[in-house]
Amino acid sequence: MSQTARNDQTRRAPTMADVAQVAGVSHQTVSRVLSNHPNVRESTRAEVQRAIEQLGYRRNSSARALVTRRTLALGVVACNPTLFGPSSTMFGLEEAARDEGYMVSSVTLRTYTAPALKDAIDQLSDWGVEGIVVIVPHRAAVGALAELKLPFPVVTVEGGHSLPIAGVSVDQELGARLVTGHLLEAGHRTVWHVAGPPDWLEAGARTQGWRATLEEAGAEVPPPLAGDWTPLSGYRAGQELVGRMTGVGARGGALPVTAVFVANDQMALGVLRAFREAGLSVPGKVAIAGFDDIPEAEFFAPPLTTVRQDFAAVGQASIRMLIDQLESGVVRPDERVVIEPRLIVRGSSTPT
Amino acid sequence: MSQTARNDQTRRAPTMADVAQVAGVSHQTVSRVLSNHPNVRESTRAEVQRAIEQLGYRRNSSARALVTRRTLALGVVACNPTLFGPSSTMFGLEEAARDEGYMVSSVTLRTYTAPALKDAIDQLSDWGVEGIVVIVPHRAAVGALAELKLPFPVVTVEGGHSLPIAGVSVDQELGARLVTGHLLEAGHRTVWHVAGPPDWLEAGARTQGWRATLEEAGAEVPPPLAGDWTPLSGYRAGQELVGRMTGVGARGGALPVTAVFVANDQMALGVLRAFREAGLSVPGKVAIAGFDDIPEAEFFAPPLTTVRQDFAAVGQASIRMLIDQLESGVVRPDERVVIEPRLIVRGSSTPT
DNA sequence: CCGCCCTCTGTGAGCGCTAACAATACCCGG
DNA sequence: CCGGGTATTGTTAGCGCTCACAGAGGGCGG
Repeated sequence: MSQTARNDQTRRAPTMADVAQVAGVSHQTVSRVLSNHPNVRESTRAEVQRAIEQLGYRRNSSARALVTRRTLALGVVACNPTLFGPSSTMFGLEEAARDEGYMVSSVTLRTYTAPALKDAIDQLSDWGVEGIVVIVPHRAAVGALAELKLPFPVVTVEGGHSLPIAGVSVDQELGARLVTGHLLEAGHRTVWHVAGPPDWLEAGARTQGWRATLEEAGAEVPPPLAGDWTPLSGYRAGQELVGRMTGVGARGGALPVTAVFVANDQMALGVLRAFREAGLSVPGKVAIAGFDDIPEAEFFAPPLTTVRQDFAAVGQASIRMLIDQLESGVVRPDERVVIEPRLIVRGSSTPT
Repeated sequence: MSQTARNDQTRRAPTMADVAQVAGVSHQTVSRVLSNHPNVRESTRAEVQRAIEQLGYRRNSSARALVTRRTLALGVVACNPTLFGPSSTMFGLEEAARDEGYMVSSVTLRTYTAPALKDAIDQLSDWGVEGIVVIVPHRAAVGALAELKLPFPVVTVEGGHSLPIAGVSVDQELGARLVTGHLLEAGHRTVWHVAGPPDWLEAGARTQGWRATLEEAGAEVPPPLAGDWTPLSGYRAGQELVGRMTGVGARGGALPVTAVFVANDQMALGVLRAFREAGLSVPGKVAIAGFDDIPEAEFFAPPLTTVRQDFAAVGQASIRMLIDQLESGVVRPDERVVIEPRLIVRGSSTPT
């Protein structure tokens, strides 16, 4: 314990040189042991290991990063992480990164403006990340991102396919087609739609898929209502729909409301409540379907038909893509991974 | 653009020396400008700024960290972040840290074992974090944490108050007392309880508050059921309770099931479904209350009485505590911040 | 008009580590 | 018993930055 007689300065973390001294070797040998270099005699290796443990030595990551020019750090820019989708994605992403030996640090955006995004990215890059994943499915933000010309690889999640940035996404349009088709097949003359905020790419794609399906089936396309992903906004939209069903005479055309595709499960919950309060049974009077398959959806009243997205897979795919670009040194702005969603049919859309 | 004639080696990020050369000053002056040192002539400062912009220079954080011995990095160890509470906490925490100029990187645990926790912390500290926040409200994990004797400050979130580690938490017991009291006041002879996993500290505290309230009121204490936080487990517990209400003759004592306090909102959703399926109206036949106040709770059928926790405040408080210890250099293992929860009464517990 | 202080700028060292090379020891066939 | 490899270890030179100190001007009181 009284290893180094002269080492009683202010307690400072032990350095490689300290370990070397204790083990009776050079600092370079310690380095070799640490990085598992083959050409180290077994006995020496053991000696060094012992010294490391005795001193509680830990390699200084800053010094290492300085000379190797690798920080092994990745950044994630995310929007409101209390939403189920983004937070699940981040979970999968973080796990995948850790498995590959990278650390990830995240910045969450308060607002979805271009300057906020730029700030976030600046912070991340000031901090030395080698690449970033941007989970900001927001039209303006993605546009701003494309113009930034960053000096490191970027991968977007749900960033749309129009811009030349590598990206991973779930096929939102397909998901919307699946639900809408399902509703149509159940015999509904048309399907109403409560959309997400228009500046969200996912919302746009879902609306798009819904509309296309109706048109292809020759069904009339009712005007979509809009929400902001929250249950409350869904509730309001639901009340609006209730008004169209029970109001004195249909306003405008007499397109019946018998099926509603809601752009996410949280809003669907609000819609459900609005119908319940109006005494309109689901699925008796109206069939409802959502999107996302949050863990609660199965237990709604009634259980919600919805579209399941594999968020963890999205996270993993994005990290893999990022690391791949990083380690190959090749930036592939056209790379795309599209993950297929799956229709989950439950009681809210089936007469049973 | 053809600034440095000889600088056409492999494109490498510009260094402070490059900036200095372009601005016609020494690298030290550049450093001074960057760190806002007062003693720099205004014209010089402008010159340097221009050079910085022209070159797109960014200070190398590793080099800086190496010499200053400050990484300005904080770590967070979290459990399953798809749960509403933890992810909201992380959100608040990350924001607070960023405001203070720190970056945070997180590691999520797959399992709640002591080795997993140790691994996570090792990774974080290998990466040079200056302190960590541990959001692992798990009995075993917190115990393991206490024994680790880490060389940097640690703050726990919901880690209980028995161990000498600084911590922030919501007064879970108070929350449980509030709901249970509310139910008792509504005239119920007793209140049943669907608890969380027994090894979660929060679950224990909630059960504790529930039991104490019943005992103090002289009410009989029914055996608590247990769930695992998921809606499904709540559903199962709900079925069990339904069995006790409608079963042929009460098994054991005939303690009536007229009120249930469920340890979180997700499980309460499951319980709600079980009663609904059994044709038992809520709150007509049974009053139900949850805990957390997730955004969906207000839109359940019926809207759920619950206890609101200010997760963002928890995150902020924990970061403030951590940074405080960091910058003062004083570790305060006895420091505690307790945040009061609030009862939110909704339709699931009021006869209206 | 000199010396002192204050403002501004430059020089040198070194943070803890890895990479490249140099050095040493050891083994083998001839 | 010697030359040339191979395994193992040491030496040196930075990575890009900040800190401590040294130097160079300029203003001003005496």
